[in-house]
Amino acid sequence: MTAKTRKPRLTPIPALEQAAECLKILAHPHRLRIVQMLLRGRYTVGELAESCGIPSHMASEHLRLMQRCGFLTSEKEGRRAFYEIAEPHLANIMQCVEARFDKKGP
Amino acid sequence: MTAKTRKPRLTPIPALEQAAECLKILAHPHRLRIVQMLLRGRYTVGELAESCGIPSHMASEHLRLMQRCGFLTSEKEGRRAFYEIAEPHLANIMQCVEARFDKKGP
DNA sequence: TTGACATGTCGGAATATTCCGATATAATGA
DNA sequence: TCATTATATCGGAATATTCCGACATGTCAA
Repeated sequence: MTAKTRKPRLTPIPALEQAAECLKILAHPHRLRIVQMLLRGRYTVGELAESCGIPSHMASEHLRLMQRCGFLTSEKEGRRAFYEIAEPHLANIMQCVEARFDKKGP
Repeated sequence: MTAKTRKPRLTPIPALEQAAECLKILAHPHRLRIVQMLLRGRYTVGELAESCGIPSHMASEHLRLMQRCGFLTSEKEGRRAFYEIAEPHLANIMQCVEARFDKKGP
């Protein structure tokens, strides 16, 4: 009897490769903070950078990365740029992360 | 008005660092497949390796990594080693991943 | 126009990850 | 005992990521 006998359905490896790429992008403390903030509202690069405690040109790089993969969108207003969540599933994943890592430890 | 005015609660950065480490470990197609299988049952290194299409010594490394961070446990039976899920939150995260990446595309 | 501000981009050094071959250990069966 | 099987570990090459300083661009206010 092989292991296959009892599996209900397994996600094909190519789909898991996509998933892994997205998780890798999410797997950074400052990017998690940025996503968490944007799930609560609309913020500028400078506000997000300050909340992370990093220079804003680095926040800009994180934002560019997350925009390239479809997580975020941005709008320019004067000399500022506001970012927003574009991928609704981020709310679910962030909820999982908060359930496990916010509040009490392991 | 600073950005802080409207935030309900933000996860502290150290907790997000832990979260990022765990997500980084999860962010690999073969490790996702392994977790997905182990959420459905108990498997040996060889079975998991075959399902991923990789040599078993590499599955063994993935399993060691996930065991070190508390995701999995193992039991020896004769010359085989069975692995199991140890971190219950993996079911939730895997559910998010499947909801987004299994079945239809983006 | 000038200067300060907000954001974005480039290049590279330091570091981490992935993958693989070689080898090790331990259990099993002939 | 000996060969085989299953798992684990080591070392290193190739590759990717992170972080930072320097600079570029566009906007605004004086």
